[in-house]
Amino acid sequence: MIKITLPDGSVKEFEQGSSPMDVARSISEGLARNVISASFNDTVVETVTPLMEDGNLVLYTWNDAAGKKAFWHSTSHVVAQALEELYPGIKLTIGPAIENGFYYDVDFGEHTVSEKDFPAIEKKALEIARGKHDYKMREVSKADALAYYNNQGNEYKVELIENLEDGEITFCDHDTFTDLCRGGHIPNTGIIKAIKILNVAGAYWRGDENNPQLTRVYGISFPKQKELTEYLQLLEEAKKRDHRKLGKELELFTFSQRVGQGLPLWLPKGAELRERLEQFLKKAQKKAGYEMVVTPHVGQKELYITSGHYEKYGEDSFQPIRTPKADEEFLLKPMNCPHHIEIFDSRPYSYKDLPKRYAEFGTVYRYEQSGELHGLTRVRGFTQDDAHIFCTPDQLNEEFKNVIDLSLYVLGSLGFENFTAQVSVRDPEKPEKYIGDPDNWDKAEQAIIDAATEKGLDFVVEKGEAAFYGPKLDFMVKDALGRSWQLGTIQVDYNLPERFGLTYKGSDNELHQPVMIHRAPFGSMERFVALLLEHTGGNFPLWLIPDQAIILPVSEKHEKYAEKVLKSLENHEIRALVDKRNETVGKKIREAELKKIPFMLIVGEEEEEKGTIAVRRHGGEDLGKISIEEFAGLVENEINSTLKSF
RNA sequence: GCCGACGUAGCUCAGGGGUAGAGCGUUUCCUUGGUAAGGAAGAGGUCACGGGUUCAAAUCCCGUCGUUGGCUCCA
Repeated sequence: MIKITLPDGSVKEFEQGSSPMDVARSISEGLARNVISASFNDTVVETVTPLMEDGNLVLYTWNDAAGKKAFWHSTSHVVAQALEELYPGIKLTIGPAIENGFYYDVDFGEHTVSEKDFPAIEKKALEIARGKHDYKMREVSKADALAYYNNQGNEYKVELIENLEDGEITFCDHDTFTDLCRGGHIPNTGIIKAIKILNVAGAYWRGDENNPQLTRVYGISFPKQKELTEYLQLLEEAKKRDHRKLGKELELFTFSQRVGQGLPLWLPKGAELRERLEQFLKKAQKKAGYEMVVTPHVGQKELYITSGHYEKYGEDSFQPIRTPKADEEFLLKPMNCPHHIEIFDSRPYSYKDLPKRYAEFGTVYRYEQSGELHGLTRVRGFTQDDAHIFCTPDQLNEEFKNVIDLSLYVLGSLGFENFTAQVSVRDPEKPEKYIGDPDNWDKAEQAIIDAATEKGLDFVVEKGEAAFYGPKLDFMVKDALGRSWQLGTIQVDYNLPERFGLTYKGSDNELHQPVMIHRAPFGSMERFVALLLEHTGGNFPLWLIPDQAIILPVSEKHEKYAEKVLKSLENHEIRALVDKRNETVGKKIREAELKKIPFMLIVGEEEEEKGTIAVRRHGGEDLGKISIEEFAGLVENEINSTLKSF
């Protein structure tokens, strides 16, 4: 007998060789029906794996993330089989489950697969699934495994197997299909009731652009057809929140082929919104002891050679600007830090003068790869809400924590609650990617982790994600399509002060090197507005939205009164406009709704007589007929309740 | 940069070897209206650009540019 401990702490005895499914059955038939995966002593096992020793068992159903993972991974086998049957001679590589679904990377050889082929693949895969084939794991010797795939001419699987130890290699069979696999399957293919191929994309073998490019087939599957339908509806809904679509509809920004790829043009309403965001941050920064500075858009090439940016990015970026003078070259600035460093270096400092905090909404230019450009989230010219703090090593912890506070204030005021924090440290195995002394790196990384921990931030540490000159703490937010984007960033830097020879005089009357913090709570204005658009679906907070109210005269007769209302709203600092078009009230309301204007103020005969306005809130709520003063009070209250003070 | 898809009126999109369609918007006129589309008429397109095939190309082929989903990259 073996002792099995379940997640609730209960311990039950089973015969040696019992499977997770047996355990499930002993608890209840219902559970047994729903169990699709399990882990034993923190290792994923099959539901039929015989358990040979005492241990902790967790059973997973579709409702668990681990259950979904097994489900999707299992589906990838079925889809792979379908692909093999439809396109003989293809070479399969890897097919893992991902956050939403799975993919399979395939070398299709001569075949090309596009959207038109999806229905056939789905049909085939579903046919296979309906066969209710069991997933069966078996151990294979390294020699046999290599022989199997050498025989198929599949160099990818051979490469994978070569990196595995003999004795730990397993194959998984179902129906006529066999795949190299370490396990974690649902009991049989029949549980998969709905399969959707979502898209195909190129992907380099092992993620290295020097390797051959494979075709990645993305898909998702569900135990019920209804769940697939719901998922597809969700995707449709997400598309409606896409900032590129909303940006066009709300007339916030545009792009022009003549101006150039990735160079956003801010339209009046977008510029107004952005300006308001900048004012919001400037106010908080002033309280936090920052000083504004202004620097030009270009700098001599030597400046970036000194900073190390030129060596790192020079050839892959906008090329130097030449002047009539021989050998004189300027770069469009890709970063504001060297300019701010020169501001710092323009006079000597005592330790008593520090920290110095220089802030600037600095526009920078980076030649991003064309395939990377995406709406406002990835562009070639953008404005950072940048600042650089120069402080003594003693002040670093406190300063860093203050920046975390500021960043959280910014995210909180704008309703971002579902962000994640990531500490990006260097990859010790790739020292060539970084500049500077390893001791300083250790200090900087520790400083960030300490500050984040002391602030109670929930963060993950990512190796190899640091900037080349220092580690950082990033705040990440997901877009409408589920992709993660970096918004705010805080970076500790010992390197640039060294490269530029920055000093201050300490209490010991000796010269010391200051530490720098680079930080941008929004990150870039472009990206921040993009994610704010997707986050709010265009329903910006009242304090931020360009048009807070629209006055809708019932007919031309009430235009004069509408103008009067507008004037008095302006006196209350409420941003409003009048819809004087020759249209019915119904139509004006419809369009104001589509433009997501928070308040619609209908004025007709009755309002004109009594000096009131009929207030309709975006979404349809009727706030009744009230005076302009009452309305102004209402607006003010709402703004004060969302806009916290710092 | 790489792989796939796409590019038709201001916008959203249909069509597809015989030189263009819808809805919305816009313009003019009628209508003067009460909480998500009042009515009528008109204007508007080198079908991204450049080549090729063809009697004939918006349609097929190639290239370029742009957009897009991924991959790689992201100071």
